[in-house]
Amino acid sequence: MSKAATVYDVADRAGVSIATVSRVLRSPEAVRPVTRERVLDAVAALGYVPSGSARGLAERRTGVLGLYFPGFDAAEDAPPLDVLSAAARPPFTVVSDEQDAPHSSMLFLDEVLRGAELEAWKQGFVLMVGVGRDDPDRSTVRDMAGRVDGLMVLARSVPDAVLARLARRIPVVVLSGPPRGDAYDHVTVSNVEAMGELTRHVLSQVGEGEIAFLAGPADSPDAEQRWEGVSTALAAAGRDPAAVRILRGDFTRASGRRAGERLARDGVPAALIAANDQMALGAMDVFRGAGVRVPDDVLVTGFDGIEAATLVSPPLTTIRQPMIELGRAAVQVLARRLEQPDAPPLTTRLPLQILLRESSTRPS
Amino acid sequence: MSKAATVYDVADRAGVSIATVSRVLRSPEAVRPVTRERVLDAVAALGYVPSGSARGLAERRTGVLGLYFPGFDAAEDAPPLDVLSAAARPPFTVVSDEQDAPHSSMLFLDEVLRGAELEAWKQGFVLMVGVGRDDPDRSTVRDMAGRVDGLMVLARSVPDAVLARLARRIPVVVLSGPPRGDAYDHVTVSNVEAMGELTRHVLSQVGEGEIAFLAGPADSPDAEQRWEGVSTALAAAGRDPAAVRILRGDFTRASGRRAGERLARDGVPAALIAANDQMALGAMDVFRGAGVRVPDDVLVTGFDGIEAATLVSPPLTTIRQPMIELGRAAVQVLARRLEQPDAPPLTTRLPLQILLRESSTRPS
DNA sequence: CTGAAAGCGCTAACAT
DNA sequence: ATGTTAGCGCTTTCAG
Repeated sequence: MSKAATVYDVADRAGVSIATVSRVLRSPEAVRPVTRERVLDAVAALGYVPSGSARGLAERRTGVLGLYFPGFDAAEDAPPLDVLSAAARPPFTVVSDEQDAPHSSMLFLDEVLRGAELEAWKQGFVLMVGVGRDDPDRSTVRDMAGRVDGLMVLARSVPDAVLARLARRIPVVVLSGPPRGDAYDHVTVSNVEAMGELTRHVLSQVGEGEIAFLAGPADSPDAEQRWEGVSTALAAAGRDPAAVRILRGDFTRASGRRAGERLARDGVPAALIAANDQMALGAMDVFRGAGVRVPDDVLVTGFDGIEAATLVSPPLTTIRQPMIELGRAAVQVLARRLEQPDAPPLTTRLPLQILLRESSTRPS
Repeated sequence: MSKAATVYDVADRAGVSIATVSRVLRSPEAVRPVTRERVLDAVAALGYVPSGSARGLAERRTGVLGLYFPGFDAAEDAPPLDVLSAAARPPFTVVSDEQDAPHSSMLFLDEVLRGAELEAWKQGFVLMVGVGRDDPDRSTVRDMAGRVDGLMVLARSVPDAVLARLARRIPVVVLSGPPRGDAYDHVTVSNVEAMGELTRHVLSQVGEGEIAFLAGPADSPDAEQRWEGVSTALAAAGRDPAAVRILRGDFTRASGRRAGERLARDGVPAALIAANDQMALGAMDVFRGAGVRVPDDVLVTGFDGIEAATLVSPPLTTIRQPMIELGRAAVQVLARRLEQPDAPPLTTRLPLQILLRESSTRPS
């Protein structure tokens, strides 16, 4: 690791010019086999690895795609954690009374990332990831923008003004939010339609019974669309959406519990449609404790398709986001855009999977 | 997005030299306020974002850290997925008989990544991620090596020879594997000690009862260390480790089920210590079906601390990897190495959390 | 406090 | 088939 070898070093050692070294690396067939071997030997001997910066500068493209997520993570204010301090740490600690598990349960990032990385690889790119923080001076997303050929951002994770500015430099695709008539490419899912279908399913189960809605935060476009799906289906079935009992949550399990408590106290509806799985699970926690039976006394549905939804009893009916596909699609769209910078903006809508499980099926 | 503005454009517009533009961006206080304003105005007007490649080349550092994971993902052979094809896709599909859920359950990546990203940001870096694939020609990790200042790799995800070569160019830290006397920095966890402690706990519960071990794949150093923890504790308690009933699994839930079936058939031990949570859960699935009660008939423990372990009933005793901290620690170690290239190699050992839950507590 | 100029390591014409 | 050379966009002495 002394000081990294460069093309010049390799060229010297192989007794050729730097152009030849470059050729061996980029179009080997354009170089006579003997020369090629000599160069490759030198490369191996020196442990030469080309500088991405120099390549990027010369080629005017980096070969890197950026994926940017908002930082809905409490880890922000994590303690400084000084691992280098020599303070003796015990090899383990025993915990018998746990707090709320620190699981971020944001599988979202995990899966989208895997999809994006896979597809990026297939297309010959590598992936850079950033998580949003609001530091006035140092914006991660801007940091990234200068180093990548294209950027994928989760909807609403970047202020419009900033996004507009970055888009002047590199193509941007927006993930998973409603297209807002902007000039970006979008990859999104059919929230409204799928939630409508799920609502029709629930209606088919409860007949005239009451349907309550456990809503997400008011400022979430996702939450909004999910309600739109429900209300549209309700209206189509001749019900008045305005008459629906709506409990406002914030997508957390705790808020689901609070909603569950209110329902258990005020009287449970025939069905509870929640805007996400976590809240649905929270409500089910409470129901279980209060002796309210699911699905006998109340049907429950969620949204997202998190793993926990399959593990509770009864298993939770939900709508699964095709997260891996979202990531892959975003990369494909970005790659296309890189090739055709002037094609009209494209919105790709991925289908959702409605997973019908016990929690939403009236026992016969 | 016409063509990205450069320092020259900004300089022209502001009526200064490119050196001044550069200064405004890097050490604003070195520039007279009026000039600075003029430059910043130009920057804003042009939507200027500095090129990471050019910076990297000039500064001889990229400001990027790489995180590399092995690709134990079935997603590799995922279908081509052509999102751009205009084929009409339905907005949703209804699924009532699910296959095995496609959850990658690799929370590992997720959390380590979050930790690494957080710390990278704190230290002024951005993060690049790569997932290993074995393509003879195009190695992701080498792709990354040329673009980052330092590399974090998961133990055994990169062949020794390759790693050695990359390490000649940039510092490397190895995550979560046993240090092997190499020259890299390591960040790892106290597998052996924690598993030993857990074993002692189990011993305290079962007295003279039989303890069986549900092992992981033979080629996993983690699996190996976990067994080492168990066998050492057993030996210390006067038992012969060689006499332990060992069932070999491969870390999957399915393999846990198979082991559970074998045990249910041949007779269950007083306690089953599994090398990871998934297998423990698989065994518990079977036990439940077979009428074998946990913890009444058999105690069960896992390893990893995945979320599902808290959701089953009874909740599964397990050992939680400090994954976020692993990521953070890796970045810290890397940052230190960047500052002190010649410091001796460092191995940091992070403590584990033993989570005692119902599955391992003899009912009184 | 500001400008001129020399690289940083590589690619891609253009020559030979 | 190989070498020469002119950038790519930025940072950073070194002068002024």
